[in-house]
Amino acid sequence: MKIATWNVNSIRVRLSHLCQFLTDISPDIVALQETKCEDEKFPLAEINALGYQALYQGQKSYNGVAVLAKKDLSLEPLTDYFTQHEQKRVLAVKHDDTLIVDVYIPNGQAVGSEKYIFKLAWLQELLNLLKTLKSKYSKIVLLGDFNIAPEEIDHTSANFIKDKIMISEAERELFQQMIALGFYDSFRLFNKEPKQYTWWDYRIRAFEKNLGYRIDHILVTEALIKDCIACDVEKTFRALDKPSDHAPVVLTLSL
DNA sequence: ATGGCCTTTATCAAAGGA
Repeated sequence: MKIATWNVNSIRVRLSHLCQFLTDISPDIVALQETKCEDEKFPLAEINALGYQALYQGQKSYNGVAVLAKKDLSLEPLTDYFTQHEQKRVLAVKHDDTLIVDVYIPNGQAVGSEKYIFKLAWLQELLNLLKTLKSKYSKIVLLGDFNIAPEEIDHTSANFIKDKIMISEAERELFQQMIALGFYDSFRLFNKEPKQYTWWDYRIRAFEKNLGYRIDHILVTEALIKDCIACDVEKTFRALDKPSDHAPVVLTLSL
């Protein structure tokens, strides 16, 4: 069984790449972020045609999350904060006895900015949600665009962003609080090497030079660790013509 | 050392992303 996450940076612009991903990789479950698409404009027919069902929470222009799967999915309720928030950034769905939590954590713009304060507050709300879900489910996959590079080996040394969002102490501390709830970074179960990135800026020819950040993650609870076989960044999808700036991450399980 | 691209829309300029 394969579970994937991918920030597609507009599902309608990236639809051909997404279809190629579903065909070539054949994942069982895919969590998408930045669909940038209202629900009534979601390209459901094309996705259904490839044998996938979909649940999605979108809005115009910004944000938007979706989960695709070959098998049945059902919605898991969120806390009021996320249910009522105008920014559609989280979606929790049940898949058999496993809970899939798809997150698009805010970017934060610059350390100390209003958006950065929002990012930290949003993360605190996510922790509250995860505590609730953790008490209800033993098998949880928490995946998506976290906009946090957890360790020093997870970002390029040629840092061109002055304010250092994604690597600030407060963001990393909140990431570690998620880990402390009982989540494991599945990629690091298999690969301890530096320069293993999932996002490369469109500018500066960052992909060609491998100047990136590892900010897209698939975290699993302890009950799933024994089933994990591999976790890989599918860089070929970042190398396509007109790519998303993120590459998909794929976790393979012996299920 | 700087800035550089891509997507969206109340478009043809500006905002947001990371």
